[in-house]
Amino acid sequence: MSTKNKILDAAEVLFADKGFNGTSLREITSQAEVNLAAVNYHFGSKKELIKAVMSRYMNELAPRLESALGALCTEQAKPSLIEVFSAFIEPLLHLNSFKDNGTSTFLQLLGRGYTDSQGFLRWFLTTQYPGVFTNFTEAVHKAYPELSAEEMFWRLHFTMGTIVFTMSSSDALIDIALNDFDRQVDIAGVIRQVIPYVAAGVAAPIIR
Amino acid sequence: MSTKNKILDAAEVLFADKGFNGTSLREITSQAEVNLAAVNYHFGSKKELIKAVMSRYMNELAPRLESALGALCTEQAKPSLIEVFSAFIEPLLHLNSFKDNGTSTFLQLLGRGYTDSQGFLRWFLTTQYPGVFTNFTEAVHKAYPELSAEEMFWRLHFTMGTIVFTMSSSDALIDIALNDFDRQVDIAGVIRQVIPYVAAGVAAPIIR
DNA sequence: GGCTATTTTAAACAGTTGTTTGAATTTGAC
DNA sequence: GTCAAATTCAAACAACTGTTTAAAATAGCC
Repeated sequence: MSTKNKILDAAEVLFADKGFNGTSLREITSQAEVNLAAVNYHFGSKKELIKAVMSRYMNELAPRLESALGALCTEQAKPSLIEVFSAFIEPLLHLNSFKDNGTSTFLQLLGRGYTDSQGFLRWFLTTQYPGVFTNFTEAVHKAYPELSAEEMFWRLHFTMGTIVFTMSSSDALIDIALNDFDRQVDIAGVIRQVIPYVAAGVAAPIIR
Repeated sequence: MSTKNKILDAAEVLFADKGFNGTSLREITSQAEVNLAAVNYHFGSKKELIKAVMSRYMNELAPRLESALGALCTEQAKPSLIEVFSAFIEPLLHLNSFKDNGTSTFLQLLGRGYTDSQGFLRWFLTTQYPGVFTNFTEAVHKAYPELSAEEMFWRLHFTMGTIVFTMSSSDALIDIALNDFDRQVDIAGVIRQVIPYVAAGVAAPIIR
């Protein structure tokens, strides 16, 4: 295992758990069992390391997501919102075979990035992976054409918030569900629960 | 203006903007134009200062929220979910007369607290202000009795996520809405947009 | 005015942060 | 085996963190 990958593997877990600001390079390098200076040697800076951690997941996720959403749009003239959001399931769960707990880790990282570092990650994702966003908005538009661009903008950000926030605290929530309801849920279970919710939210009647 | 309040006023703005970990005591005290040691003298520690910032808002919000939700439950045998969530509007917007930008600041703080500091704020709110939660779940249960306790648990957390996440990045979103749609929206406008969304999400049909 | 208690102040504390340095080591091609 | 490039390493860097200290200033009461 290369030093670079040892660092990435240790960093993503710590970042997901304690946030980007909350994780020090010394924690990362000692977890990865590499020298402290290795981060700056291989990545240049902590900020670039954060980008590298996110890119490794996005490069795995983006093409699958784009093709799943694209296929939906070509196959169906008017897909349902449930179908649109369900298109996320396979690409997201694939991250689990790409890496242990990959789905959960990635979604937690997404949540961290959106609240830490004042919108830096939002900029990074929209500029580096614009195809995902255009395919997604196109699919939603086909499913619910009455929604104006502005209303869609808000509802998609609400959706992003639901997903990202839920996942960034999914470990704690899964714990509570286990204690209060004796129910063992995993990340796939949470995704199955959240899809009807966001689909109904986006499909909500328009009040003017 | 007392030193204590000068600190609280400066702290809440900085905390909302940059998170709890991202704000140093030196930033707070220089913004408040008080001595660095004043925070430890008046509050004991940074953690206690965070609690004090949140308590000042919660003490203003909690009684209004409890009575609004309580009134809804006694007046109506089966309120609609829109009514339940609309019960939040007046108490939340009241924070604007309690303090400039109070609503937005408070919701941003809530968002920060939920992702920073690994669940400490969740514990603080549920133990210090349990009445709000019981009144809220009772109201939702009356509006949608078919929802099991477990399903309600998940959907309420999704809702919490939608609200908290949206509000914690509301400044950036309002900026984008202004640029892309030439539409001036304020925090009250965002709240009006989000209520149909979360109401529909909670009301989503149950898939078993 | 005198005296005590409260508050403010500058300075220092010990610890952590990301980053840089220059020497030591390892690697791979010839 | 030789040499140059790539990598690792321990050490130090300056800047910043929350907290503490003890002296100085202020306030309020008799």
